[in-house]
Amino acid sequence: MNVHSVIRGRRKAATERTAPVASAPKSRRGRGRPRVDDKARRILDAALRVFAERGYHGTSVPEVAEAARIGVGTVYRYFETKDELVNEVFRDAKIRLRRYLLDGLPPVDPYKLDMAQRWFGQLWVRLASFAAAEPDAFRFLEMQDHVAYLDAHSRQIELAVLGPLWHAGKQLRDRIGGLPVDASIALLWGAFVGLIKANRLGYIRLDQRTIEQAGAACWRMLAPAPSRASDSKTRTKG
Amino acid sequence: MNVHSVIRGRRKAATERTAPVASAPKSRRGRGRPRVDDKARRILDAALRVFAERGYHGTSVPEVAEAARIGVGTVYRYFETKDELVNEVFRDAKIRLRRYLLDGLPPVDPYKLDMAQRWFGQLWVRLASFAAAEPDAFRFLEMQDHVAYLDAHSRQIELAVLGPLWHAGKQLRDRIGGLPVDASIALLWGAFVGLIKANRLGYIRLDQRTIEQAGAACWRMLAPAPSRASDSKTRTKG
Amino acid sequence: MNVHSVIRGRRKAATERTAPVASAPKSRRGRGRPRVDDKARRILDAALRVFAERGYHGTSVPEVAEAARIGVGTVYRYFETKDELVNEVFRDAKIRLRRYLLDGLPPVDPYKLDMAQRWFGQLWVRLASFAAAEPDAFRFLEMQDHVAYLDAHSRQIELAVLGPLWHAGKQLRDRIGGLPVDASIALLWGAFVGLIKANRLGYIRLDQRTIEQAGAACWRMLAPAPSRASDSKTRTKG
Amino acid sequence: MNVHSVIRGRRKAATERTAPVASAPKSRRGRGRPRVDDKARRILDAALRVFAERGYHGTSVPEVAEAARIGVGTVYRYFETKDELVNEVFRDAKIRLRRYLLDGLPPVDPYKLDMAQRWFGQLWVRLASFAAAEPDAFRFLEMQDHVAYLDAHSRQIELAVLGPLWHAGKQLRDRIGGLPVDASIALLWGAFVGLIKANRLGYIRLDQRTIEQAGAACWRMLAPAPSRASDSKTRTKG
DNA sequence: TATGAATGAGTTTTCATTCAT
DNA sequence: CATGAATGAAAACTCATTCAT
Repeated sequence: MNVHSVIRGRRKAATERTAPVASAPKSRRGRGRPRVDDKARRILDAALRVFAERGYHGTSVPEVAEAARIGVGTVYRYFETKDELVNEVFRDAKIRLRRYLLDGLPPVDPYKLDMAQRWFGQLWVRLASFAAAEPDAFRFLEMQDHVAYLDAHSRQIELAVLGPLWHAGKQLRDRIGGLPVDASIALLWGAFVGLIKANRLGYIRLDQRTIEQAGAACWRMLAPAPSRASDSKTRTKG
Repeated sequence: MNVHSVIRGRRKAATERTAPVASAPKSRRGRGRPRVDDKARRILDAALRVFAERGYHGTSVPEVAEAARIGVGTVYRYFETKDELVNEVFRDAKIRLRRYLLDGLPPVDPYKLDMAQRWFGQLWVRLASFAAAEPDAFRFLEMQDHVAYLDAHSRQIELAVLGPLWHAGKQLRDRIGGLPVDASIALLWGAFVGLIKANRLGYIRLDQRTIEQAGAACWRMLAPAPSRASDSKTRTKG
Repeated sequence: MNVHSVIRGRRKAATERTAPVASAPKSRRGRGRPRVDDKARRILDAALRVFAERGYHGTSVPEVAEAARIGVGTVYRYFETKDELVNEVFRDAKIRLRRYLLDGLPPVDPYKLDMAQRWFGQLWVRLASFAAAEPDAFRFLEMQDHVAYLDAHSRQIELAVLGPLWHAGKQLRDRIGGLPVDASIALLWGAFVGLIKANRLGYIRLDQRTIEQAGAACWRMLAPAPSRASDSKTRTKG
Repeated sequence: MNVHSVIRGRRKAATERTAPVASAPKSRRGRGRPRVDDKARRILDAALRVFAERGYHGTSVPEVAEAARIGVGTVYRYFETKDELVNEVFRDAKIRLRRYLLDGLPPVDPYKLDMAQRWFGQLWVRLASFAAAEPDAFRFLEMQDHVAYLDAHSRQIELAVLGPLWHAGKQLRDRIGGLPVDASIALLWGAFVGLIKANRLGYIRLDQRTIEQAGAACWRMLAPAPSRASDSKTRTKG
């Protein structure tokens, strides 16, 4: 269980975020030659940072440009409008979230309850990793709940994350009962967001241990039976 | 236990919003005669609605005025700046939240665990009531986490809500262990917010039963011991 | 030679300025009963004060109303528009200036040069009296040199002041030569204005003596011959 | 002695206004190549024109922009606020006035009275030149006597003009007596302003000769003794 | 008659977007 | 390509004027 490092309330320089982007597969290794999408990347990262800080409407395009250390006009060479920009930022971040959460995540085996718990633990750690590694992305995604300017494509991406989780949750739920899957996901995601927010606002100070405890608590939330129960036998129906 | 009605994604006329407003011009109070047409009230309500919908920066003052069915200039007769307006809206909403949550809430008696659970249940219902009765207020408060434009006074109000909860949580925690209080509150509040959001976004459909189930789940989150623990006696299933 | 008192840089409470107004001849002495035109008077005085201070465009009607200690609406009961108000203020002030300058001023007798000088001295004192007694009126008139919002009537009043002076000046000039009358008046009025302004701005401190000296200087300006010369013989041309 | 031409009531294209402007963006200076089209310059000139015409509060920023033949937004690229603009216009004009008056003006030699008179004559001509070449600047400066919106810097510039004149005046006064220096300057400046105003308002028609006559008259105002004194040696009486 | 709350046209200022360099 | 100066549409805010009380 490794959350990289303690999650910090303050953002960290968005360095080296060049790799995990979907739209930049072109692996250039030309010497010094700037890879084609370098600028777009810079803009996306900068925009994420400032949008996360001040919100979409609270941020001007010049501010984005400045954060990206490029000219204003350049922004418009890569993104038609501010609107398109925010949508790309959204999808970009969402896809990274997806990768953090789902890439290589083993399927749930609902028949082994302790495995299910372990599976959940893994999910939790991945979530924490994401929030720790990309605080701005997390914060940004958190605020953009289907706001008016998100287009169809962006909303669709949402499902690409939710879908697999929902499916896994479904299997678990069939096995251990509890809340409807959607509600569970809502509670879970909400709880995690609450944790991160509280950390950001200084209400709490997240360390490794607290994160684990919180994960355990959330597991209890999901499973109607005591998670630490001697075995998974005595559960009635749920 | 009454959640008024199923929580709807859409707003409903804000009921019983009689709270006195700081800058309300005249407030001559004929006995029993409800204040004829408090403009400041109208503006606060309208502003809450549109701010909740589109956010502070995403809303123009004319939009607020239109929502309140008054002229733009009138807004400025009651609130010096847009900034002051949003702060008053915030405080106004926060105070109403406080009323919903805390007014008449009995103190926790941590020595009777089942009472503690009942106490928590009550809190949960109150929260649900608020979210149901004032969806806009809930949504608005949710988005304003210490954003730049909240002034000192507004932030201070925040504590007036958190304080008592924190205190009660502290007692509980001393009794039943579990997470640090702040983390618990964060998880809890987050979970609830997640639920409401999911409902608003159409991911789930909140009914009375789901709300109760979710409350039970959250209680499990708080209590490290099996909620159905041998001792707390009479608890059946929850 | 009495200039009432040393001219002060700061305005003085516009008290008791009820008497010398053309349009308020109705001598009421009803006990306590407010005289009919009281309000209009109050407004004119207040408007003069604030206009003199901040200029026409720099002053709002509410500010005028507040200065007059009446409601905004009331202003409009007495003056159709802000524009009309400023014109009435102008005429009112100009008429008072005229009274100060011309009422009872003896005709010039150009054949006695020392009398002419005395005549001029009197004019100078009257001017100083006006500036001392009504600093706001003086300042206000000074700034309104045929600005766009002055209507025909107001400009016409101007001539009612200038005319007689011009006529007297003409006689003088015919006798003692010197500059064209218009230019003389321009220089003279300008010099006096400069004096008062410098006093208001704190560049100089006007006392009785300085005023007199300045008057003497101005007389020298008008008369090509040494003013104190034994007689008016030796002057060649100038 | 050249006053360029008869002073006209209407403005004329501001010539030789090359003064560098503080906030001018780029000022790349090709040798000899006159700066192509300094926007800040254009704005300052246009603003001077309209401010001189209608005053600061009577002029809207769009009017300035239109006079400068540029977009409104552009004004704000060069001047943070309307307030800053008017201050820069003021300083700019004042500095030009200073140049006209003082650049290359020989020091007074108070021991040769006729030279002093010649010195004064030169000053007078320079003043007239300025008023003729830059009627708007003259008019504008005339109206801005320490109005509220002038900042510290602007007021300080004022002294840069007054100082040298005061000093020269002091020397003269020590020699030939007369009014206190400040009062003399006030009268003199006022007289000149009066002349120009009268011309602008059409009361008089300024030609070369009248200007000279007026200058002579003003010299008489300064010098208590007859200006045509037999020579500058024997002047006693003073 | 006196008032001041209400208002929308108009003012100052910002900002997404374009385009000449 | 990259840039940032230029711009006008739109936002925040003001104020002359009206009108119900």
